[in-house]
Amino acid sequence: MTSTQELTKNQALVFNALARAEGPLSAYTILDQLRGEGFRAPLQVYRALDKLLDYGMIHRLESINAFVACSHPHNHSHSHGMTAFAICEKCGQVSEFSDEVITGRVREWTSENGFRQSKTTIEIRGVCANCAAA
Amino acid sequence: MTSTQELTKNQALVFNALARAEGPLSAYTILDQLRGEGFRAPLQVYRALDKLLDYGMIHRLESINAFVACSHPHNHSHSHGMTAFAICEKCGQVSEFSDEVITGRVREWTSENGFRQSKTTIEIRGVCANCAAA
DNA sequence: ATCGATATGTGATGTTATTACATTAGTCAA
DNA sequence: TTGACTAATGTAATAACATCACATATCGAT
Repeated sequence: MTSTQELTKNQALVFNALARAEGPLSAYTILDQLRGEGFRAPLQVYRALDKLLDYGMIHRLESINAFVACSHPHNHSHSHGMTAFAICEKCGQVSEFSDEVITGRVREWTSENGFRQSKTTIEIRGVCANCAAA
Repeated sequence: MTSTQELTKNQALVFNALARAEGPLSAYTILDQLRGEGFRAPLQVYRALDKLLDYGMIHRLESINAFVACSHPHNHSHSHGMTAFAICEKCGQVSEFSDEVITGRVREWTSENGFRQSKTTIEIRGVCANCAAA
């Protein structure tokens, strides 16, 4: 389940909304964008988002309660490592990267402490190069 | 402003609620705990939390919308590095640590990309050693 | 055709956070 | 001590984010 084709109608609508967006969208922003497609209730969005998160096609940005399409959809290196996000507080743009050193250090800490990790969030808030220059 | 003495009444009440809690508390849980002290509205809690965050006495856990007292209040190594949190989804316990290697890698990425970072969130969700054993 | 699993529709509700505005308390200089 | 400024507080209303409960529909496998 990694291609748009195999998504249900609602999942595809939500994914496309995120894919064509320039930056992260909140669930309610997505809802508003899809009212024309017949969406009426938050749950229609949240259910689709949950599935898309499962499939690894989108990410949730915890620090801003928003969602983005994965920017490396065909790069499976991410599926093994942790993904970090740099979020610009001026323009809202999000840069996604994954770092093996960070991944390794987190794994060291968890195994030393017997912590069974399920999901790790790394979010850097700040101002991107473009906005810092302006 | 690093000691409890210099806090205002509301700040001290909120800080003490967090300090005596076993784990993270939501703003509304704190509000309920402090109704006996005269708290009536969310803003009383949020305003105190904002200041305590400023002072570095507490942390906000973005992935669970909750707050914890800083567990290393007298260790200023944290003020230079990034703090990571391991959050147990079974018992709610939070372990706080800071790692220079992770801090360094994040700094490398930000400086390579001209990103001016202001705050970084690292949260590991999973199951702690105690709960995994049980 | 029936069953089970998955997906959807909808209203109500629960949880988290902020806005707007009024009031009070502390600080400090003239 | 007054006035003026700043920080802190009180309160109601509202906004923003997320889930529950229940009904209905769609689809595949037997």
